[in-house]
Amino acid sequence: MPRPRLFPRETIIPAAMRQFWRRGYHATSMEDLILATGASRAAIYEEIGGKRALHLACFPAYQAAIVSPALRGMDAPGAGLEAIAFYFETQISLAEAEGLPGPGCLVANAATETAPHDLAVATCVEAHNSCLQHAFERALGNACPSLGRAERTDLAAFVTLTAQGLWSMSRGVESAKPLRTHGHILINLLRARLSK
Amino acid sequence: MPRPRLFPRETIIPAAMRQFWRRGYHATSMEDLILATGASRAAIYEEIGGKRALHLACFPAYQAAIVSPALRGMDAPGAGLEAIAFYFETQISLAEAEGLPGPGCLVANAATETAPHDLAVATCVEAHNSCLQHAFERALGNACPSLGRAERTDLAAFVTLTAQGLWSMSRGVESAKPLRTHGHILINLLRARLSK
DNA sequence: GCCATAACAGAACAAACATTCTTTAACAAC
DNA sequence: GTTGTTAAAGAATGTTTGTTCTGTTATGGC
Repeated sequence: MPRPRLFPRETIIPAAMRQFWRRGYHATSMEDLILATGASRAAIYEEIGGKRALHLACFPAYQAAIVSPALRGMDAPGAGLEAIAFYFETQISLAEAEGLPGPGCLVANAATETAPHDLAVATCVEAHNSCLQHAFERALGNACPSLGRAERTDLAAFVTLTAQGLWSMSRGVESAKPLRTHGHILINLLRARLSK
Repeated sequence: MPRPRLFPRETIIPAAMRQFWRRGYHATSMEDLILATGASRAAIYEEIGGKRALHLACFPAYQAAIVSPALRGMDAPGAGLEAIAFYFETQISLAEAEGLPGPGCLVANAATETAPHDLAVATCVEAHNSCLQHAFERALGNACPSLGRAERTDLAAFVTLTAQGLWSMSRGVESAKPLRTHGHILINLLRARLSK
């Protein structure tokens, strides 16, 4: 009868995700991951596989734990520009509560570091950006039903890009004020555009 | 009489910059740098110092070779929104000519990878962002002299953020089209804002 | 309590790594 | 051609690294 696992994926992956999120992939050693997760190297290898497998396992975990809750406000019927503004304010407040500089966005970080050289990571980044973009697209559509579909898609991609830029910036600022300023500017620019 | 150097800084640094720009710091080994520069490890250590010193030397080189020329269009008297548009279009065309996906922006990449954990890198990032922001600020001021100083500063910071997001995106796209689309959207949003 | 089985701890391994060191080479003055 | 000097090549060094391996432990059925 086998011994029940002390370190199931549900324990290892969240801890590893926080480590990769803050330090990135190449600057994180297996030793760092062992310390962060509390599991031994054999436990990690047995349950997940190697370092790269563990890194790749963090993306769905990030989607479930961070991204989906973040976008929930945009699921409501009729959610519009206020929902986008709420998304930004909520995420900025969470970052502020957690302490700035923060880790930014796991996916945005990976987009810069590993995605250009790892197709599996690039696929995760692509899926994540699509997910964000679709959420913003729905909200923009609600906010301005007369907006052309092509322009709505482009604006949504732009909002996604700006969000990613914001989270990257949050890795280097000690105050939430510039983050909020940028969030407000984006919303104001969108509002001006949609009210034409 | 000492032997003249075969590998002066002016030879080593540009080649190393391209390597760090594409692969980042931690994913680049000294062996990679030796191959990229053509210099031996002793030549690199003698002329520059170690890996970190070489990385840090790349930022001023990047400013001189890439950033200053990019911003030159905004130095002209009265340069306004068209100069900002020109900046984006020129940089996108260069990236396209070089082949996409591209390396993005060395500083934006470093902002994500090494700046959060290396004060010297963070200082370089901060200086770079200030430089961009001041250029955009001047252009926005020219475009709309009645714009409040605080709002001008905030919009300029927003343009800087969006530019960084764009270069990060360019690391993962194979076509310049979405880059151009984003550039156009930004300019249009700014134009709409400034014409109020 | 014994057993078979899988989980876990951490040592071992081979390779990769940044940096230092030793030897060789290039140079101009003489 | 010799000399003194520094530059360069690449081997050597000690450390770090990701992964594998061996021994120990925990487990439930019997």
